[in-house]
Amino acid sequence: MTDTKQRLIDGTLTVLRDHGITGISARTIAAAAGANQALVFYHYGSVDELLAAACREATASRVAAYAQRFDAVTSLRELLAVGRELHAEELRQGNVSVLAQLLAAGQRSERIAETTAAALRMWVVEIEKVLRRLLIGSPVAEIADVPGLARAVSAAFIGLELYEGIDEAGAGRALEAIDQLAVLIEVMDELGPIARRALRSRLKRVAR
Amino acid sequence: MTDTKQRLIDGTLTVLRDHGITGISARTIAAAAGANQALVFYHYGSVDELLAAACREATASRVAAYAQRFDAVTSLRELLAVGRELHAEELRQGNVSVLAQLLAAGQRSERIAETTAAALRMWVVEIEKVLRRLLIGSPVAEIADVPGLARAVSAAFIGLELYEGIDEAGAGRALEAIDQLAVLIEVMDELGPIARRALRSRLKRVAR
DNA sequence: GTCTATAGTAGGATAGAC
DNA sequence: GTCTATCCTACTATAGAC
Repeated sequence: MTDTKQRLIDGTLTVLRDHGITGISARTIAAAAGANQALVFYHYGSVDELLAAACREATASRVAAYAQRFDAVTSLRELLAVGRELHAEELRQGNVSVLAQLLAAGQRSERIAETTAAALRMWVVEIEKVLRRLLIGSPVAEIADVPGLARAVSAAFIGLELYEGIDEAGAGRALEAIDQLAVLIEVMDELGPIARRALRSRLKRVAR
Repeated sequence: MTDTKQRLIDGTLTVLRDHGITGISARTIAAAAGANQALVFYHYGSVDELLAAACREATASRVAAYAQRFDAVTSLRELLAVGRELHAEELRQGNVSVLAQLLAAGQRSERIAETTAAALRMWVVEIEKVLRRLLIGSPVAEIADVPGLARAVSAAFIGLELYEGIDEAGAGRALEAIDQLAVLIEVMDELGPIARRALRSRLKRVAR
């Protein structure tokens, strides 16, 4: 990848961070990249295509950077801690809510929707791996669909990132509350047989 | 409110639903409203101001429509059911993800960010009331910050709405998983004294 | 209050020189 | 590969007729 192609991708991410999806244009991207506006079309054909490339690249590099950290996670609270770390680092680096912004843009363009779905799937795969490992022998795994749970975690994370953009204090409080909730689930796990028995009888009652 | 002013608001919501925030302009709104483009500026001064008015109006009416249903909720799973109902009805009516789209736009405009934060706060207030009522005497309330939890629930809901826009099946699966998780928490509540004791000792260990 | 017309600006995209 | 120049379209916003 030539220097300019990469700079255009970085510029795209910068604009996304500073002005959101509504601030995106070939001209704003080129300005942020220190490149000529025409190069967006020369290298990528269209703004949407550059947006898609930036989304792929940013997600792939973040997922790769966090794969080991996910592997090292041994509890739900640790998973949440890695999530918060990830979020804090994205804030610092300026990759914040790229996915959130593209999720919003996906409403307009099928092309963007596809790319964003693929990017999100990369995160879901990682989280699913972690959850599957963590929940072995847990009552949670007995009743909850792990792939579904991984999707819920990913979507919720993105909602929190968006929320953070408009109410930082509120988002912080939300994260604290989730952290406290994770303790609950861990306790549930530790209860082991008792919980499991209660759960089974309860499940019979709700009769799904 | 005159007929045209209202139609412009409805048109704004229609465009938001069909094309997302990136599809918003005075012209697209006017077309959807069956009105003249200049009337956007006559009645609202600017597109952003109309966007803000639409956000306020849509949220206020939805919150009012769901206030009674929230009041009737007696369990976490019922709360989730109301949430899913709300989501389904928004899908049908076309108010989907107005907040999500404006959350994304809030990155660009302080004006929009403020309005969106205020709208979200309306939902948070309702959810906080429900949670506070549901969690009386529950171990959850003993450790988790209820206002924080209400914010987490709201943000997660919005993340799921956005996710639904790009992967309907995945979002459905996520919601099912959350539903199953809610059973867990209810069981935890029913365990009562045992769970509470385990929780307290556990809390001492994590020593927050 | 609503319309037409229009000024002025920003954006997507391409042609062609270098 | 990169630049300038440019076309065309779409946008915001306002002026002024009705």
